[in-house]
Amino acid sequence: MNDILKTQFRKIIDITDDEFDYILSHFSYKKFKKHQFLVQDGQNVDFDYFVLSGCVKSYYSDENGKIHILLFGVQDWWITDYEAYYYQKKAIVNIDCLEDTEVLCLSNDNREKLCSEFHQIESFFRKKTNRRNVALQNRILSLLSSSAKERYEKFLQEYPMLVQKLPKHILASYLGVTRETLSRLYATK
Amino acid sequence: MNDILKTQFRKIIDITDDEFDYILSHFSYKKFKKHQFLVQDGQNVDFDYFVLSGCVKSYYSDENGKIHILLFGVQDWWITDYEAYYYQKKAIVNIDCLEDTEVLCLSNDNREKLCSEFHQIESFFRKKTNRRNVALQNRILSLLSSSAKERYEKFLQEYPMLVQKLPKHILASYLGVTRETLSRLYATK
DNA sequence: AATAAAGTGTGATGTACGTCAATTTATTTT
DNA sequence: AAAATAAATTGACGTACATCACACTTTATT
Repeated sequence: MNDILKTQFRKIIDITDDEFDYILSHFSYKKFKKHQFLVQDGQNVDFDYFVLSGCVKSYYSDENGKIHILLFGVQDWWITDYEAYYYQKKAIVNIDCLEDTEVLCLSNDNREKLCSEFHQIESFFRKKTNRRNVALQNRILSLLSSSAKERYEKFLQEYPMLVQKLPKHILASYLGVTRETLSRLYATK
Repeated sequence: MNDILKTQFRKIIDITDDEFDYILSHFSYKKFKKHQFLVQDGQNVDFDYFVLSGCVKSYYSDENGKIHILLFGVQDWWITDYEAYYYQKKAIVNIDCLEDTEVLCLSNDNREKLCSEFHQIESFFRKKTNRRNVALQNRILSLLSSSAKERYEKFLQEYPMLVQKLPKHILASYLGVTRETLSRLYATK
């Protein structure tokens, strides 16, 4: 199971098995049940989570109680409230499980410790964050320039497996439309 | 003028003047006139740009020729088409000058060279990218959960100096509305 | 200074998408 | 298997914002 993480590291940097084991010793393993929270609005955020199995969603609850999905986390993805995690603030998002989920948890202190001990690890996180950046930018682009329908079709193309497993109203919220609108989108198609 | 960059580095990491001079030797200085392009759609992206003075905009032109502003770059900001820059792709955005602009240019090769030579520099870029990440995420949140008016008011609050100098139709495009709508927003207020 | 070009504001009208409400269909829970 | 809960669909209607058209003003260009 931990091979998932090792494999991800090795896509970006070279590390020996021993080095990986040392790195891994800085993570803790946790198992969550569907509906449990990894991160809760208003609380401290102790960890960045690397998803081993299952599926979580990160969402923001606005003043009207409306929910806006920021991200999903599935196998091989990292997820947390980064602003709260990096800068020791209170979380503004919630992250909870759409199904039973296993994760590896990395505290910010351990992250910094690893980064300062291993130049390679720092390089790994830098490059990972670079990628996330590009993905976020593209999401902004698509929110600015595409209609709900276009965004839906793009998502369908990019993450067909996710569309399968996600409740539609959750997907709708990620796309930035209501569930009613999403329902009408694929009715029309 | 180069102190702007030095100061930015020293907000995040410790470096000596000599180290900084060595780092700086990996940048090239360029001056652009209003309306000149730093990055053009379809072309290679050779540099990440650190803005010393002036103002640039990064935008995407959609199939209908409509323009969507991704980011502005003013003093102390880094800007480029990161997907193209990091991964040697063709640019999908344009970056041009809203006024005469001076920049320091860093090639991806030099960036990687510096990162591998100085652990500290790698740390600098990692932490910078972390911040950008948080900013991008918040923009997504605001596009998902706020009305045009709320976004306008937030921008006004956050970047009052930018609102001054930006043409309104450009600001409108950043906010994700038409210039007509923006015009009506502050008429109503 | 004259002419062109770019930027801004305002009205009339259109449309994508939201809201509310009722019904149907799945999925959990006991 | 029954009861409870959550998810998805459909219709009627509302609204935030877009589009188009035109007038006006400010900023470039010769």
